[in-house]
Formats: sequence, structure tokens, C-alpha cells
Amino acid sequence: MNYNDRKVPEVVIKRLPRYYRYLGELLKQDIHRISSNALSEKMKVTASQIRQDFNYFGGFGQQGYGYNVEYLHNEIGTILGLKEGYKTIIVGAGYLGHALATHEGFERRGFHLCAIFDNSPDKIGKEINGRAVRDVSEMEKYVKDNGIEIAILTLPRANVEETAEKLADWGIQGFWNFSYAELKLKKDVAVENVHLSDSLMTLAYKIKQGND
Amino acid sequence: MNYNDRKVPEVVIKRLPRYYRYLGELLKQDIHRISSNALSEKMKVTASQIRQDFNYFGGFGQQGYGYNVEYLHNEIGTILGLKEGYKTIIVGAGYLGHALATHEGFERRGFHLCAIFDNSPDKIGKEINGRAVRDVSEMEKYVKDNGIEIAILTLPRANVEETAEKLADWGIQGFWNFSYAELKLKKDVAVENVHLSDSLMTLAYKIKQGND
DNA sequence: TAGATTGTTAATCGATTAACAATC
DNA sequence: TAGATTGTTAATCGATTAACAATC
Repeated sequence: MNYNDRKVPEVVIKRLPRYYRYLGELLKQDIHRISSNALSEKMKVTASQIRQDFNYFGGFGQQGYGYNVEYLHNEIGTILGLKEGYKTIIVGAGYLGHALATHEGFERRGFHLCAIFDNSPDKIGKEINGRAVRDVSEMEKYVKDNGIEIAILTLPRANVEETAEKLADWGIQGFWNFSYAELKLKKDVAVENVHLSDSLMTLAYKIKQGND
Repeated sequence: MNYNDRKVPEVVIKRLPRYYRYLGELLKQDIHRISSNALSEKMKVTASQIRQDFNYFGGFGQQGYGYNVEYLHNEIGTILGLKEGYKTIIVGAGYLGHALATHEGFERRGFHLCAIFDNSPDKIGKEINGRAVRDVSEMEKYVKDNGIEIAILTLPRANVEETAEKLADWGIQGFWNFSYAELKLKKDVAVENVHLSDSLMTLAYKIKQGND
């Protein structure tokens, strides 16, 4: 699991993408060296937490020097699995599917979008970002033949559960689920649920607090 | 802040939308009464946590009976601020803006979408869900005249910071930000950042773990 | 070498779980 | 009344912060 088998807490994992993001920013600004203290100021967390977090994976710094930004960025990318180059499909070619298909940061993070599927005759055959939308009836063969690993689910709620179970049977290892339902699958596959409504409700609460 | 001024921890707030979601489901299934124990099984959390969470707001149950689902659902909705009917605009009429504009759960959670803005001549005037896309040059007047409270930011990263600062000056109280940048504004307004890339990276990590 | 800053242990803080008296 | 289940206090667990020795 990591260099010394301490279990990495969920909260730490959740912070890794944010570190990755900030380190990427630093690189863009041509900053190649940073101390936990300087980084903590930028990110509004404690330096202690930063050092503690990195140490779950073995420590990437050097006493008296700090961290090499490029190296650290790269290591975190590796830990997150961004070098794996996962083969991905999008299921559901609505506006959201469209938005994700044209999402720039996608390929950059090692996700290779192979195909887009839909069941509506209006959409099948139309091009999205240079790719023709395929008929879901061809999906089983495509997924199996091409060894697809990740499915992005942007289809209507009613069909999600059933579609995902099938996809898992055909070999999909991870789901990025945007439908309202909380996906719970029989097979033990990775699921990341994106609940936009939850996020919106959190915003509503924050505004209400501010107005008190 | 709440019925006895204990500060509600951030983690509790984050769980409220999920409770709200599950309670809504129960109502759909015509279940009108539930114990913390039964709910805990469905939601895969401890009954203790559920009771503890609700008690930050004063306790909504009855000994020997449990919770009235409708009442509880309603109360959590109120706590979250879903009854406020916030006036909302979308800034950026790309695919993501489009997706959110047609998002069904939107109005249902008390957000009233008033207008959509873009700066591209290609998009201005086009209809989205029955609303003409407006020119951003009219945005200041529109926001001020109509007392808009929330702005959903689905515009390119490069323009986000500047646009958001202006909007805050014009009276916007909350931002739902989808751009890659982490919004930090001078004014003290509510910001909910949605980092789709972070979510995707978390998925990548989970898959990698599963494969180990 | 002296100064800086990490890696890591120890102390603190907060959140979760357990337990049970209150009460419907 | 007896049984059920909450509201709430106390115990436990885990995460964050502080401190400092190791070392570049």
C-alpha cells in the first residue's frame, strides 16, 4: 500500500489532488524548490500536516533544502495513478457527457477517451470532438475488444444501475458517476460519485450562514 | 448558528445533503417513519453518528418512535437553505453551462435560474431551455436590477478571477465555481469550488489500489 | 561549520462510537 | 405498563498540531 504499510487515511488521499494542483501551479511559475512552510502559506494548511501527509509515502524532501517541486509533483502523480493511462469511455452523450468529452484536463491526467456511447438515434453518429457517438448496443463488444477500464456515467438516472452492473461484468474497473443515484455495485469495483446537487446544497448553506 | 450555539463542524454540514437525499428516497418509497438504526443500515454509517448529527440542530425525533421522515427531510432542507429561493445566473454558455442550465434538480432545490450569459457572438441570442443567452456586457445592469444572489461560473479559467471579483462587487453572495482555479475573493462571499479533476484523480487512485 | 528544514515522535484536539438514562 | 428508541454524556479512536532531533 505504501512504503511502510501504514494505512493511508482517506483524508490524506483526498488532499493529494490539491497538492498536485498547487505543485503544478508552482512549476508554471518556474518555482522549482519549496519548503513545507512556504507551501503551507499558499495552501492555507499547516506545514506539519504537509510533512505528515508526504511521509505516508516515504518523504520526498531533503533536510535543510525543502522539496524539489518537479520531483514531488511527479511522485504524487504516480501515487494517484495518473501515469496509468486508463482507457475510458463516456456513456451518455448529453450536455454533461459533451462537456466532459471536451474537458482539457482529461488526457493530461492520463485518461484516454476512447469512445462515447448513447442510445438516442438523434445522437448516434454525430461527432463530438472528432469522435462519432456510438450505439450502446455495440458497447459490450467494444468494451471487451478494447480492454476499456473506466466508464464515465452521464446517462439518465433510471438506467444507471443496470448499465453499470453490465459494464462491471464486461471488465470495467472504475466508474465516474454523475447520476443522482449513489452507485452501489455487486462487484468490487472503484466508484467515484459526483453529486453536483450535494455541492449546490452545501453552497446554499454557506450563503445562509453568511447572511445570519 | 443553531439551537444551542455549539458550532456545527464542517464534516456534519457535508453530511446533511446526503441525509437529505436518502430521506427524499424514503418518501418516494412511501416510508414515513424511520429509526436511526434502520437509516444507519441503509446509509452505511453508525446510528450514533446520525443521532449525534441531528442533535446539533436540536433533535428531530421522538423516543420510542424514531423520526418522521417528511418532517426530518423538511427540516434538513430548511437548515441547508433550500427554501430561500436564491436568484441565480450562469456565466458561460458552454457545454457545462448548458448541462447545468438543464439540470432537473436545480429549481427543485430552490435555485431559480434567471439568466445565462456569454461573451461569444456565436452563443449570444441562442436559446437554452427557453432562455436567450445574454451578452456579458449587460451583466452588471442585470445583476443589480434583479438582485441576483448566486453566480454559477462555467467560463474559461483565464477570466474567472476577474469576473468573480466584479460580480461580488455587484452584489453576488455565492459562487458555484467549476473552473480549475481555486477561487479566492477579496470580499467575504460564499464559494463552493467544484474540482472535477480532483474527483477524477481520486478515482484513478482508487482503481490503482484495487489493482494492487 | 552554521543554518535551514525535513522526518518523526509526542501532545493535543476533535470527531466518532458506545452506553445508558430519559421518555414517548 | 413494557418496549423501543431517542437525546446526551462518557470513552475511544484517529487526525492534527507541536516539538525537536536528525541531517543535508
